[in-house]
Amino acid sequence: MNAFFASVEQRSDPKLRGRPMAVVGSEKRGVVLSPSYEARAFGVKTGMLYHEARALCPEIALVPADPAKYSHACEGLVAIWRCFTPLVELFSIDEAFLDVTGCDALFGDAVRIAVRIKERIWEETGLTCSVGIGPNKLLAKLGSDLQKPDGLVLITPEDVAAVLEALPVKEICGIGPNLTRRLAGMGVRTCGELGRMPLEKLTQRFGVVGERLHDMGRGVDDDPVVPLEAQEEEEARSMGHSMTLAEDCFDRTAIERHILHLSEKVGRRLRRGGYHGRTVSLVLRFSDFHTFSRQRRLRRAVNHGLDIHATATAIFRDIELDQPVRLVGVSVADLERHASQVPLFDDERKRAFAADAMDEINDRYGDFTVTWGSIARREPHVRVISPAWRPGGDRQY
DNA sequence: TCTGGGGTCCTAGGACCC
DNA sequence: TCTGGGGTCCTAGGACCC
Repeated sequence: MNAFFASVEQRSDPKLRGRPMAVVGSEKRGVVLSPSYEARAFGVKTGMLYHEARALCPEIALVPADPAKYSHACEGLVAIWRCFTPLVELFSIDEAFLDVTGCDALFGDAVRIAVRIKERIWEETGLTCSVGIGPNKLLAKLGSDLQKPDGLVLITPEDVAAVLEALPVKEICGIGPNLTRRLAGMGVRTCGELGRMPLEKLTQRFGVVGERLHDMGRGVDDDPVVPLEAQEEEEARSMGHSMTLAEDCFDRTAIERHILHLSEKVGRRLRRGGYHGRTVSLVLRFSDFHTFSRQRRLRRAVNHGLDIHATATAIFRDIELDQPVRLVGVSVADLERHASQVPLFDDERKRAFAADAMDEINDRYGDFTVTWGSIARREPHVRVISPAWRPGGDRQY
């Protein structure tokens, strides 16, 4: 989708249409999440600070993100895509792969299908998108990035070599700034050059990533489209939450309260998905933006907020604070999915029942309706949408 | 005037064991 | 005159994606 969050806001508020605007995260310390195309014309980009955006475009309207709205819009899109093929893989909240192999008898060839999908999205949602058609996901994704907004790019097997020959390597999904720099150091700037680089040279320099690079340079990709149902069955590897504090904080007690809050959120999500996890990690980002993480592996897998909190806090108490903290994060990895067992001992059993009861209440009346005293009655937590959230599965918004 | 949040995968190095 | 080799597990950090 093109400028997804911004376009959804423009659609729902006519006053924003045709105007430079951007969807932003938290009020205080955020960045531009999604500038409208009118704002992009001024040079406003994702990740910019508010004052940078205003400097480029003084009349820009900054609109706070409305996560539920984007999640709902995504559901509508998925419904449209699934009218054309059951093989829809959701790549993020605004991006999907559709395998339309064998759908031509019903809907015409891939270009025809793309046109019809674009028309339906436009008619039903008023949103535009860019479609890339290719023999595999790598090339389809590349095609979709080549023409924005409202694009339609077809890359046939015969086109591949010509398209890739002069294409800078950084245009490929999976080659970021670091790989781009390291490849340039080897004299590789285009996909054509990358594709001609001997496999041994790439694996020697990049290890397993070298094999992927070799394929990327030649437009080779065997990764199948994983349909939504299968995606939602896939087990998560880790779950976590983090947040930038409204102000840098030196107060250990206050930071421990944030750790408890985050631990509760993570625990709730683990329980909802039926997960337990054995590794708890704490992430801190300091005033100077230096970020570090410490993790601790436990003897048994946990999913209770208090267990997560106890471990994260134990890690925290081993750390000396020599500067204020700006971000706190808690995550749990080494996940296992199994039914919760009723604990043998009375105190643990009571605690497990209490957690069940709290979950039930909070599912019904909203998160943190019932919670621990030390984090109750605090200012409401800012909800920041991340493109990684989905309308379903373990990353459900 | 400062720089979001959610993930996956990979590597390197150290502890520990036989 | 020197101090093996193979393996697992754990932790920290970085690259990449949206």
